Amino acid sequence: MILRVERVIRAIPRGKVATYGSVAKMAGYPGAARMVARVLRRGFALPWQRVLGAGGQIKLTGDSAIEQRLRLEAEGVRFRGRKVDLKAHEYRGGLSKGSSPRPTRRSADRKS
DNA sequence: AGGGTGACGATCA
DNA sequence: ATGATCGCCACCC
Repeated sequence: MILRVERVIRAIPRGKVATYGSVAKMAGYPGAARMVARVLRRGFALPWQRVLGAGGQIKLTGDSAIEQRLRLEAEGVRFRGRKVDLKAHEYRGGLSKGSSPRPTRRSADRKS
């Protein structure tokens, strides 16, 4: 259960983001977005900054929200107003949603 | 066991 | 776009 959620979160690649809802869904708990939030709060060594609210909006408040934004921008994630450009950074762990397999091989992987 | 709460989400007015 | 509601799940009194 919870471990399953953690696994999904840790699978989010750098420069990419996912929403509470999609993470829950990928973990096998569609609709249980709140559980994801709980995991993020207690879990350790999790890329918490890569998890956003629906629509790519930061759900944290106050100080943490700022930090999250900075950390994401530092990873190359761009914001459009108060939301992240999901179109460009949403992580779909193998899920085929409403987008076409567009292998935009901008630069597949960097080794370092 | 029972009720309230929260880094949520989709809907509706 | 904003605010209210209801559904969902694990936790903490």
